[in-house]
Amino acid sequence: MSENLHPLDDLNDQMMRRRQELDEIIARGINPFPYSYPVTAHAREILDTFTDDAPQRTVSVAGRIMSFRRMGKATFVHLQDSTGKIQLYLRKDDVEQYALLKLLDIGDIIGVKGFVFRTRMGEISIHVQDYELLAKSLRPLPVVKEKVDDEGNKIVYDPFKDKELRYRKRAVDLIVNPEVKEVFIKRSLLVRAIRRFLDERGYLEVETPILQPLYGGAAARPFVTHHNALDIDLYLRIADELFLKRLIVGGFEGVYEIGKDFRNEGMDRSHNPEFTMMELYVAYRDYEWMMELVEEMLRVVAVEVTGGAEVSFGGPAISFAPPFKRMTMMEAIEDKIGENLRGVPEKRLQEVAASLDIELEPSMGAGKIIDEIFSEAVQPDLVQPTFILDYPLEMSPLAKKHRSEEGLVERFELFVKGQEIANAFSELNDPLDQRRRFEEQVRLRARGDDEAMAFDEDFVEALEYGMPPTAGLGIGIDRLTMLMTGQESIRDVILFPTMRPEQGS
RNA sequence: GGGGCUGUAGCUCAGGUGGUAGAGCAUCUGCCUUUUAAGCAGAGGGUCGAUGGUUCGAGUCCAUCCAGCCUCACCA
Repeated sequence: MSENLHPLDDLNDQMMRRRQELDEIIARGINPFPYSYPVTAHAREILDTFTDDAPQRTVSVAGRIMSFRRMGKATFVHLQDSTGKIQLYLRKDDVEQYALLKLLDIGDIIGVKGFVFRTRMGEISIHVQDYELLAKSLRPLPVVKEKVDDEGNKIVYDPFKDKELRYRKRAVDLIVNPEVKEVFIKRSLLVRAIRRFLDERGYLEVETPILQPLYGGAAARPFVTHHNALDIDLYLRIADELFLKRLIVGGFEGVYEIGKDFRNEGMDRSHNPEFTMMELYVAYRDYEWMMELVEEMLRVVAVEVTGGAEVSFGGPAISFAPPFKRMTMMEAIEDKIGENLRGVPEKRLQEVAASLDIELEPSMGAGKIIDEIFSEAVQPDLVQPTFILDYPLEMSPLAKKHRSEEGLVERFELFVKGQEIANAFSELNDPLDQRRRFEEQVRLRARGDDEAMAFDEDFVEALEYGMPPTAGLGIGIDRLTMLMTGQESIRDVILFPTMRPEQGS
C-alpha cells in the first residue's frame, strides 16, 4: 500500500465537504491549526458567577462547537470546554470574521473573545467580538440535541449510546456524553484520596515489576509474553504481593503500590483483563488493625468522591460510616444455611454444596468447597460493607495461621453490594510454613487446579532472612470506583476497556 | 465456552406474508440580526455487519462467520 492511506473517494459526503472547507479556509490565508489561544475563563465558572447587575465582563474562552443556530445575520453557537457548555452570540455587525462562520462545523474548536450577557430568553451567553478557528474537525460527530424541560430535567435526543462504539471511540463518547467525563474525574479523585490517605500515614509508594519470570500472589491464570534479548518467557503480574513483601523484608515499614494487574480470565460486567489494584503492606500490624484502616480509608474516599459517607445511586444507600459489620466466614454461612461447617468432613461439604446446586470440580478441596458455598449462598446478600473473616487455610497460601482457630487463617475480605472490594491478611512470615504452603499448591496444581500458585523459591528465601509481622491489603480500584460512581459495568470506569479488535484492522 | 437478543444514512430508529430502502436530527441551497430539540422552503446522502445459498428477484428466507449487549459458567 504505497498510496494515500485515506483516499478521498473513501470519504463520505460530509467528510468530503469538511475537507473542501478546510481548503477554502487555507485559501483565505487562515491557518486552520494555529498554535495557542489565550484562554481566560471557562464555561462553568462564567455561568456560576454571572449576575445581571454586575458590570459587563470580557472573557476569552475556547472549546468545541456543539451546535449551531444560524439566523442569517446572527448566529447562536453552543461551545463546550472541559467544564461545560456556554452559548455564544455572534452578530454580523459585531464580528469582523462573520463570513468565516459558514466554513465552520459542529466539532470545530474555536477560541472566542466577548462580553458575558443574558439573552432575551434568559440564557447566559457570550456576545462575541472576535473569534479564531483553533482546529478544524474533519469528521462528523454524533449529534446530540438536548433541552431542559419545565422541571429542570435534561432531555437528550438521539443520544450516542451504542456501547460498542462508545468504548471503541472513547474520545467521541467523552465529547458527546458529558456524564462519562464525570465518572473519570471521580475516579481520579478517588485514587488521589487513597494516595493522600496512605501518604499522610507515612507509607511509601513504590513500583514493582509488571514483567515477572514467575507470577504469584493470587490465584489466576496469567498472560505470557516473551523477552527477545533474554530469550525467556515472562508473565504479566497477577498481583504485586510477593514483591511488596520483599520490600518489607528489606526494611520498609509501610509500602503501597497502585497499578495494573493482568489476569487471563473471562470478561464480564465486573472483570477486565487488565485492572487496577492497590496493595498495601504495613510492618508490625495484623489484620485486625488493617480492618480499622480500611474502614477509615473508605469513609474518607466516600466523602471525597461523593460528598458523604452515605452513597446512593437509586438503589439502597450504602453507608461507609465505620464500623462496618464483621462476621467470620463460618458464622456467615451458618446464618444462611443453619449449619456450622467448621471441621465438617469433605463428604458432608459436598452434600451441602449439592443441596445448594453448586457444581464442584474434582480438584476442589474442603476449603475451596466452603468458599464456593459462601460465594453462592452468602456473598450476594452482603449489601452494606461487611468484613468476612477467617478463611480456610488451604485457599490462602500467603496468609498467616489464625492465632486461635485451627485450620483457618487471619484473613478478611470486604464485601459491598455483593462484590468483593478488599482482601487482606496477617501476612505469613514463617518461611518454613510458607514453604509447606507452596508445596501444597504444587500438589493442588498436580490435581488439576491450574490457578494454584507456583512455588516461588526466591520469595521463600527472602522470608528466611526474616520478615516482621505484617498486615497486607489489596483493594480493586475499578470496583471501588463503580461503587462510588454508581456504574454497573467495569467498562464504564475504565477509559479504554479491552475490546476484541475490529475486523480488518 | 453455553443460551437469548442485536447489527439498515454521521446519530437514533421504522422497514406484515421476499419485488434492489424510509423518518427525525445532522449535512447542502435559499430566507431570517437575542435563538435554543430555533423556524420556513427545497436538495443530497446507504455494497441494509461479512460471505455463501434458495429464488426470475433477498434488508426481508437458510447456512456459516464477525462484532456487541444481556445471561450462565470461571475469576478480583
